[in-house]
Amino acid sequence: MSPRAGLTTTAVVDLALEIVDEGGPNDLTIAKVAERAGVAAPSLYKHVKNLGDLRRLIDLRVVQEMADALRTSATGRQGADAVAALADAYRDYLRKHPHRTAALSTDPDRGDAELSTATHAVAEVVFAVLRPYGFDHARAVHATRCLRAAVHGFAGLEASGGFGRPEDVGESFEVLKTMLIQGLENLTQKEKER
Amino acid sequence: MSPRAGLTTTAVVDLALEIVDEGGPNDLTIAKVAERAGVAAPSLYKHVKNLGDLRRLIDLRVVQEMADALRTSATGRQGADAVAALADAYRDYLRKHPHRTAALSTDPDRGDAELSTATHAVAEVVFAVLRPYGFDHARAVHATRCLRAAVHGFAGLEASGGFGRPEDVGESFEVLKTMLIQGLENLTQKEKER
DNA sequence: CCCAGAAAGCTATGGGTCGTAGCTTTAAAG
DNA sequence: CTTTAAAGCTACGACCCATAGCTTTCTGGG
Repeated sequence: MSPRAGLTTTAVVDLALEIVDEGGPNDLTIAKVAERAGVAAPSLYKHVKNLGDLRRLIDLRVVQEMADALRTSATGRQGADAVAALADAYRDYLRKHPHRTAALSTDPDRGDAELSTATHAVAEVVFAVLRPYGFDHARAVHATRCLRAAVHGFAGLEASGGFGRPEDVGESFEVLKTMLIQGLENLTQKEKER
Repeated sequence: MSPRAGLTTTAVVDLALEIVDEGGPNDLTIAKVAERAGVAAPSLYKHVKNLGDLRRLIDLRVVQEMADALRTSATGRQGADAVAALADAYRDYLRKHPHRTAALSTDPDRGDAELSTATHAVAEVVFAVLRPYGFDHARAVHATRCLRAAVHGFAGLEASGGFGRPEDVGESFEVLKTMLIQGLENLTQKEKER
């Protein structure tokens, strides 16, 4: 089935991800991946359509991994606890892989079913965690967006070194989490006043 | 003083910014800027050290513009009002220029005095708005980080089309703002319990 | 056991970009 | 009018992407 039993698409993505993790997304090049694979550059096109396709596969992988990480972190927890776990998992993933931030803010191209599904999976985890709060649908969407935005923004800024000051970043994140959790509580209040 | 009285560095940055606004940061190329300037590509190097330098100048410009926008939005307002105005200004700027998001999450290179100053200017505006809350220094830093992270994250996701669902994004942002404002109130509470 | 045939690799090539070197032109200043 | 420095140019080398077309290797059917 495979002559030379060499590369596979997922192996190529693995190598590409190494490069991205080391030097950032702009450092990714077909030539470098080929070099790591021990193969001439054009050979890569047997496993990947082009550089854009490779980037998309990376995004897909990252989003899927994030969905897994979030799911794992939330299992066995509930309410504020689960929300905090989600936030920590998101931040931890981006601390381990600072250069993957951009992959998590890509909007799935219309017609890209795989990436759409993966993105949807992430949202589903958050939705599930928010269910006990009893929001109506619209409010749940708003809450999800706020959670994601705040945590993604924080982790992204941290990953790109945006917090110059010496104050402990972990403490700042604790503040953010309590803000968000109390914000959800308050949203619940409003829900009851309806 | 200037033969041909043609280009200047700021003019080059203007053109580069046009390209970024139209096609995103990765669409920026020395060749395209030169074409718009009506000049051969190598001529640009008389006004800009290289592509990296041009990118840095763009970031600088964007951060400065943002600082201005925030300052303007906050003048004449106080407390929760001022915070809301800040958030709106930040989001509005990125709605007008969606492709400038990345420029606002660059960490100033050690030794880049200009960019450091500009970044610092943004933080100063937020600090000033937070002053009436009476936080101690550390808490003010945490609060600033949270505000910036949440708003930047939201605006960034919105700019990159990350909110797929049909629910009104403006409403979501209102929710975020109340979360943040109430979060600041609660932080003040804790401050008093000290 | 052998021999298609497909998958995976290769070399060669064209087009695009960045950036440097070195020359020419222009305009400002004396 | 002359000098001079800034601003422009052409030529070039290095790197990258992507395609075309050939060669090798493995696999599976007869």
